[in-house]
Amino acid sequence: MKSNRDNTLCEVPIETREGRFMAHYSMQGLAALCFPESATAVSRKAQEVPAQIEQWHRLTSKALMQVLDGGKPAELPPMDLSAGTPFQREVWYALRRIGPGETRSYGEVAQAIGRPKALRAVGGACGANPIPVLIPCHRVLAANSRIGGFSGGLDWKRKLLANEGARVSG
DNA sequence: AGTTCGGACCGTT
DNA sequence: AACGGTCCGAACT
Repeated sequence: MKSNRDNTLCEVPIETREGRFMAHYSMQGLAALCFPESATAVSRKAQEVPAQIEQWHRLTSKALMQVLDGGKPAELPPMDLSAGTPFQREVWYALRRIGPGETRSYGEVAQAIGRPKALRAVGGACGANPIPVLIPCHRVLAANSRIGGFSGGLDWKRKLLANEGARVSG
């Protein structure tokens, strides 16, 4: 995958009804959000969390729950997307304008950022999205309104879309 | 209706 | 130079 320089300051778990997510923070904000992994279900001891990050984490947790409930987050934490390329950041920013229950195709996203022919690269950028769910890459489907792919596993993509009442062909 | 195939296109490694 | 979370049309079943 991406072996980017890990600028993570600390990792803080989020317990949800869908399992335990893990949020990674840097000095700049939320840098990554990881789906629950059954393998790494070891409980780690509470670590010292800077007050600033604790505040961000409250926003992250709340926003995550809201999206899992099919709603729109009231407020998002600051995000550190410095690991991405300019192109990827453009795509990620465009994804944030897709509301719950809405979907776009990879081609439509490509068009939205002014590169109608870069639809394939958009798929790559979605796969490199470090903050799934909050940056809703799951709302991007294939052109025929079919499911398309998902780095976190298609089960998650289907579940997230179903929670939002989005329609997927198939 | 559904499926496979081939080429075209673009960013990343 | 090769690989993807693609797309489209054509040619099938």
